[in-house]
Parts: sequence; structure tokens; C-alpha cells
Amino acid sequence: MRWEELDRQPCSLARSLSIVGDRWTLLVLRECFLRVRRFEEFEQRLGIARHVLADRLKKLTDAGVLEKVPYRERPRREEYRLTEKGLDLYPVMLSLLDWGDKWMAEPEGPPVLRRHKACGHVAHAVHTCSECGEVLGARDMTVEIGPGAKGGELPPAATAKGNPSK
Amino acid sequence: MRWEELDRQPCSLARSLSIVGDRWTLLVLRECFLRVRRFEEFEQRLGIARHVLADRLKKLTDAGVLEKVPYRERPRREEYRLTEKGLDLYPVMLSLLDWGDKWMAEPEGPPVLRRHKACGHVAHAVHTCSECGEVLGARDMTVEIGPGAKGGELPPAATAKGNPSK
DNA sequence: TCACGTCAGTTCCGTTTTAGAACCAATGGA
DNA sequence: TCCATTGGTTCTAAAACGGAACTGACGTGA
Repeated sequence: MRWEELDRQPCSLARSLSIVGDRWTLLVLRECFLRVRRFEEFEQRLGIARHVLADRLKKLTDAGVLEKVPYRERPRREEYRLTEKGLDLYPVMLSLLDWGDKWMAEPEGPPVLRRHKACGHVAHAVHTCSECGEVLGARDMTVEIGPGAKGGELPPAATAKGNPSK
Repeated sequence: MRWEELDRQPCSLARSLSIVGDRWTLLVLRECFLRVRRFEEFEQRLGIARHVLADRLKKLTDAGVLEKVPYRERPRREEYRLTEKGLDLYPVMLSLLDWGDKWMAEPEGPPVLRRHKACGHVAHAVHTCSECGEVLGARDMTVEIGPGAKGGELPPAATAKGNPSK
């Protein structure tokens, strides 16, 4: 499979990865969530090659994840800001952060703690069902064909074994 | 920054990405969650080059995300299964899936629906605070230095503006 | 006015990574 | 013996990446 075909696959994971599934994009977005907005600042903080950065920012802008907002005229300068679509990637960042905290940290603990403003506790994210509120684990959901399936069918492995809970 | 340095950065996101942050790994893991376990099956379903697949499976096994389990002796054959560490990536998959459903789907809707076994509803994941249970949005948490920080400090952008809520 | 600095890129070149295809090795079966 | 199955490895060419230099529009200070 070629990389350019990914955004046309009938799979939301593949389509998401067509935007954030490369080496640098999520690190660029991490900086965005930390309120970094300017080209130079991305470059200095990430140590990314400039043309790769230019390419990622353009792709993210084209995809509607970032938008260019002018912050000075003469000379015209623009900064990159998260759109609503971009802000919506927060759960993805949070999931990766929590997984890294749990499985990739030093013995002493994670390098950065996140504190929930509302309740004041150091916290991580728990995934719950949007309908009943229960915690969602790895085998708590089944898959079925959706309206955008385009005459496709579910991958055999998803159905062959009845997708049993583990 | 070189790619091999990523797993030593004092950032859980960077460390997570050192494992799942490339073009193919999350697609391989998608298949794992769909109970695909054999080399040939991964190859056929993904259309991935065989040596790239071999490389990714080895890296995931070395990282403890997958394990090789023998399923036949003479000739010895092994299949790849998710470990606990691997199963713990489910929230990451779910976040990407939900984001793709919301922002990348066709007008008709997403290609695949997920139904919560326990309550029977088609559902998506909601991120909630592990301590107080409230829903977590993009600007609901502050960051602070953690025990594994190694004398580092928070990135300036995270503190410079007091990390205000938006 | 003229050198210098800032910001946001673009261009060039050499190294890595990837895609696609062919090849290899252990074993079992006809 | 020849073929099929499974799980890879090796080869070549194309694409992506890292690092450094260059460009261009403008401001500043001497």
C-alpha cells in the first residue's frame, strides 16, 4: 500500500494516520498544545529540519488541523494555531501520554505530571462509554458495518471468531 | 533530532512515539486488535512490504508490545500476540478511531461502528478525569515537573503564559 | 544609506527508509 | 522427487530525512 492511499481507506484509523501517522507530526502538535505558534520556535524546540517542518505545517494547515493567523503586517507574519479539529486531537495526545507514563517512564516516575484544574488532582484519562459511562477496556466493544462502508465488509478477522471478549 | 534519541527524551509522548510513531506500526497493531496473529495474514491484509513487516514485528516484540507464542512444533511456527502493554494501547487506537470518525469520514458516516457490549449502544470514548470523573477537554489540565524529570524543567511555552485555559 | 538582524521559508546534497520483487530455508504431503 | 506452506532475507530504485547554506521581505541603528 502506498502512503497516499491511506486517506481513502474505509477505516477511520487509517484516515487519522494519514494525517498524524508520521515521525514528526504529533511532536509538532505537542508543541501546539503547549502554545508554540511560530516557525522558529517549533524549529528550535524540536530540532527538526526546516524543510520538514515547513512541509508538516503546510500539510496540517491543508488538513484543517492548524490555521495560519496573521499577527503582524509589514512584514506580514503568520502564526499557526490549532483549529477545533486540531484541539479535538487532545484525547489522542492524552492517550499516548498516559501510555508513555505507564510503560515508558523511568523507575522514578514520569517526567511531567498533569493536574486537572477543576479538581486539583494529578490525574490521567479514563476512557468511558459515551452512552452508559462505564470504563472501556480493550475487549469491551464489537465492530459492525457503518453507513460509510461503501459496499465493503468487515475484515474477516473481526467476525471469524465472533470477536469474543478476552 | 535523530529518531533513535526519541526514546530517551524526558517526554512520555516522545517515548510513546518512539514505538508507535511511524507509518506502519499502528496499522499492524490495528490488525492485532482484530486478532490477526500470523506473518502472512498481516502481509495480505495490510499490503505491507515483507521486510518492513518483519522489522516492525521485531521492534514491537523487542518493545514488549507483542510476544511470540509458538502454535506448532515441527516446523516450529510462532504467532504474534498482544501483551498487556500492547492491550493497553487500546485507548490510543480508540482516540484515533473516534477522531477519524468525526473528522475524516464520508458524509454518510463512518465505515465501521463500535458497539459497547455491556450496554448495547453504538458508542465512542469519552475521556474523563481518573480522580473526579469529569470530562477532560483540551485545556482542562496544567502540567508540572514530575519525578522522572532528571533535572530538566518544563518547556518555557508551558509556563510562560501561565498555561491559561482557553 | 548601508550593514546587520529577524522571520519564514526554499534549495542542495548525502544518508536512511521504504516499496516491490525475487530469493531462501525448514518442513510436510502427493 | 516435486510442490506447497510459512516466515522470513536480500536486492534495487524511489522517496523521505538531516544538515547546512541561501533567499527575500522587512525593520533598526550608526
